[in-house]
Amino acid sequence: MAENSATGARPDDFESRLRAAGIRITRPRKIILEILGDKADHPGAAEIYRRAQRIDPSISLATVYRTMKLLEDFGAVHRHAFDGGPSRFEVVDGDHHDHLIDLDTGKVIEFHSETIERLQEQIADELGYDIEHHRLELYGRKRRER
Amino acid sequence: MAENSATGARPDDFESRLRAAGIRITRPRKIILEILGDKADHPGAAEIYRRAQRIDPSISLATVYRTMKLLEDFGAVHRHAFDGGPSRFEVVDGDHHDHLIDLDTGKVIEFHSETIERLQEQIADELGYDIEHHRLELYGRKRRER
DNA sequence: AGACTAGTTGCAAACGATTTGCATTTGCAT
DNA sequence: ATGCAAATGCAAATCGTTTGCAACTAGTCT
Ligand SMILES: [Mn+2]
Ligand SMILES: [Mn+2]
Ligand SMILES: [Zn+2]
Ligand SMILES: [Zn+2]
Repeated sequence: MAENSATGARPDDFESRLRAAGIRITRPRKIILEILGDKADHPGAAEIYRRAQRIDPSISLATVYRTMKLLEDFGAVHRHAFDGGPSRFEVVDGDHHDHLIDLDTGKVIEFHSETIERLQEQIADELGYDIEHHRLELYGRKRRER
Repeated sequence: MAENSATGARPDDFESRLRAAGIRITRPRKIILEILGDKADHPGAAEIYRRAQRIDPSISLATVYRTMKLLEDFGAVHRHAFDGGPSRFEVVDGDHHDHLIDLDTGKVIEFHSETIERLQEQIADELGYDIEHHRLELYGRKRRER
């Protein structure tokens, strides 16, 4: 026992969850899951592909895309389409949060406001709607210190 | 005088504003401005192209795109990238608002919450940022009446 | 361990939205 | 009316993403 314990996050959880759902755990998928669990950033398909190739050069970009769609449909991953650039992904680990994108560096900062969430619900409600999901993205620059 | 007064909105304003900025008022641009001023919906480039062709079949899709970019840079038009679909545009006439997209019909409903806007500012401020712009999009379905 | 089969892969070609090069037109200042 | 930079239409190019297909495996059943 104790064969896999040096992994950054907990990719095992995913693998078992996927297996339980009848989804095959293949070599490419294992690698991609490991990459996604590693850093908590928001990489695009190309970046995931790059990182995956370092582990197994035979992986194809098509498989990265297919796997991301799979994980998205499975609910394990969220896809973001920030202004301009291509889709970026992140594992759905904990609670919901929204994003602030640094226009200068591209850095993505996460935040959460229960008040805003509640207001959104209220607004939708007043309009006669149930919210399925939402996007709140702030685009800004670091404040010039005085 | 009184030659152009039957136009839906006030495309004249735009034309003069553009002229003042040294931008040439060409036939395609005149037509696109007229279309944009007409309905207050959120048409995509293809839809604008379709409507424009009904007025002048010689207009090209490339020019629609070029004009939208021009107007966007000029600040006269906002580009939206709602989930999935292509970019959709709307003239910047009045005050800022956000959008609720009906997932069943694709209909776009506009709303505004001064409280949310303020909270966004506050959050960005706490993170040390100045907001340049933001996107708040609610995706939902009409509430099933009981 | 070997065989079987449906699911998965890599590759290249297809895709949809948007942009661009270029030769030809056009707006508009002179 | 003339001249020229800016704008146009067309087709080809680009970008991100998806897809068809033949070759390959994961998981299952001997
Ligand atoms: Mn995030
Ligand atoms: Mn709007
Ligand atoms: Zn939120
Ligand atoms: Zn807003």
